[in-house]
Amino acid sequence: MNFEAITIKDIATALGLSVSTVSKALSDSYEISEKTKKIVIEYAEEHNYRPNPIAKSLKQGNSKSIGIVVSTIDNQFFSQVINGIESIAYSKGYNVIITQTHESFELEALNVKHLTYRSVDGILISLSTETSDVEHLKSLHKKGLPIVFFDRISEEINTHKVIADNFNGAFEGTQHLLDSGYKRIAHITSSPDISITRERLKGYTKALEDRGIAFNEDYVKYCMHGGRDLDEIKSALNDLLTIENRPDAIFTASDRITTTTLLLLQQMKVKIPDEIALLGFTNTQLADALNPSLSTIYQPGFEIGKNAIEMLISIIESKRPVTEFETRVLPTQLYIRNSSSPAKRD
Amino acid sequence: MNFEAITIKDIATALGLSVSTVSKALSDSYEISEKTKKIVIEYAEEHNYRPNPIAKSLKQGNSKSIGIVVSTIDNQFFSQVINGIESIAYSKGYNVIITQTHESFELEALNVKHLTYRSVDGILISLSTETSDVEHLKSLHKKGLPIVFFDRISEEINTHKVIADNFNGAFEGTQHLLDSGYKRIAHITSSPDISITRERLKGYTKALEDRGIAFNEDYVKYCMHGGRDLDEIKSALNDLLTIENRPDAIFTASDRITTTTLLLLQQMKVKIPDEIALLGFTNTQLADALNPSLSTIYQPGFEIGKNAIEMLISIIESKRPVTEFETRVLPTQLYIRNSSSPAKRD
DNA sequence: CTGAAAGCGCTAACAA
DNA sequence: TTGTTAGCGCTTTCAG
Repeated sequence: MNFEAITIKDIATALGLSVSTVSKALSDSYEISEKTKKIVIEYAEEHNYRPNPIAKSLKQGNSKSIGIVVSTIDNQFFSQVINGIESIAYSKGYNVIITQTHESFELEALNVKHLTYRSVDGILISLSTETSDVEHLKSLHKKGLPIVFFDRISEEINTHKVIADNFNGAFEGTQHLLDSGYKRIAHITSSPDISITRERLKGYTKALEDRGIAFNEDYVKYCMHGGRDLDEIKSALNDLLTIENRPDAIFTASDRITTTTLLLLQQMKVKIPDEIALLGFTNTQLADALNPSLSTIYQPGFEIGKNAIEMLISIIESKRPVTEFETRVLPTQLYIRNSSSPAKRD
Repeated sequence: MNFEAITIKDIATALGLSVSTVSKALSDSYEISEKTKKIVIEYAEEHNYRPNPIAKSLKQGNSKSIGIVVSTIDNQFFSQVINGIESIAYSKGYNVIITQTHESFELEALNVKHLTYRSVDGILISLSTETSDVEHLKSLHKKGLPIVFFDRISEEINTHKVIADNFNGAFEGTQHLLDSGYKRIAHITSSPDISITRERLKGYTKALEDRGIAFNEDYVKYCMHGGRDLDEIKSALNDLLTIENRPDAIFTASDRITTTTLLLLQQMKVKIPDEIALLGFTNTQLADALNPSLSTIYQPGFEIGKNAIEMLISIIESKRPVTEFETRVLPTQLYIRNSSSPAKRD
């Protein structure tokens, strides 16, 4: 966008100064007299001078931009995370390039590659459901690219990480179902390859264990595409509904799986919560308006985003190599609504 | 991200060639022998050479990035639009910077300014609810910055535009309500300053007119903040519900207003559609799962995004100044569900 | 306090 | 067919 842009050179010639003087004056250098500074700055403002960030980047070797990799922005949780990221990034002079993996490993690798082509100063990433191998990130990380993981993290790379308290969220959710009298609690979740699946499964298992309920493998269904595929949720549900000792409650582990399960159960005319209760992770704002209103485990998306970008910027702007890393765990919130409370129905 | 990056210069010295030879070889110039090309390209691949896009941008005066301005990405319609934009942009080598106005004029102006600082090659914008003055865009447009409007457009700037068929969507929606036997149809909409409000209002009015129903000003409520403010929708609803000749149906004009209206009516224990029917513009995927399932007017968000970016790129890459502009109007889709069909309830 | 000049990585006009 | 060189806009030594 260099349409009619005025440059330092223009100012210099107009004022009969050298480019370096103008450059220094503009950056308020001690080497320049107040008088000259004033002249330069006034002229610059009058002529609407804007420094060219590309030239600056080239010189300084950074781009003041960071890359975000998520599965889809078309998801309340991630758009909240992105809002959190942007709220900090812009105020610190960074801009943000958002890319989507659509849960594909291939797309994830491609996006990361593109981001490095784009010379981003760092990457914020939540892994795709398909990703089990993180070699594409490891090599970049080794070369010095700052990376911060959030949501779906990798243990194989030692860097800052931010997650919701998935274990506890799942634990409390399952506990609530047990407290409400449900005994045969099924679990529909994503690929076991990603961190959140494992953490949430642990919380679920622990809650059962605490009540002396045996873990039943048939009650756990994995959707390898994170619920993008309607069919995988459908078949999981079919399995669960036709199984011997059919479950009386379902605990779902991700935004899309939760809402899709509700939709499918409705289509199947299965009464919630009478025939089967439902509770799941989701950040939808419509939980109250659903039929029935949906019991949810809410993740602090905005806060996760804020934390992640702060940590990333701290790495980027650190003078010396960062070697001490931290994993921040933010609490989830349990909202009990009608889909899991037989007593509360109206 | 210039960590250990290899440059053209490195290749040149390693191979005993000049930088220009390498540069030309890499871009497959006719001036370079096949033999040299092969050597250069092989070396480049072996050493994982990546051109520095910043240097290229500086030289070529473009940034291969475009800016998007929307109210919030945390909105199904806009995230679908963005998906459409990205689907084309990336394949054409552009990357995308997303900014949000949160319906504030000030933020919109600021974002646009930031985008120009960032040297974007063009801007895709849907105006904020607060925006009636488009001087901030006009001046940039005059200077030659390619701009394409979508969704909420401005008549004051002559450029490409993409919108849903708001008039017809509203017309069909209102007609459907009339066909279903509703006679006193209220309309809750955004600020009258934005294009979509006017277009949808016209469709609503026309449908009434066609049936010989007088337009009742008291039935139309404007939410100046596009429904971001819960209170403005609340007070609109209170007015409508306490009015003489209380409406028997509400037609809502935007995503947020539609879903919030449903939530509020539920809270107020107003039976939908028995006491009041509801139909509105929204792209939520959960319409079927709501209580009651929600009749909606759906905009082709993905297609709107695709069209907008294609038009923008055509301006950016046009050799000569573009003077002929086009406004594309894409059809909406009406989904009739229970919130507007007394007969269909179950 | 101010200016000349080099250079960030790349492209392209021109020379050889 | 290959090389030399200038320059994109800016920062930053180093001289003056």
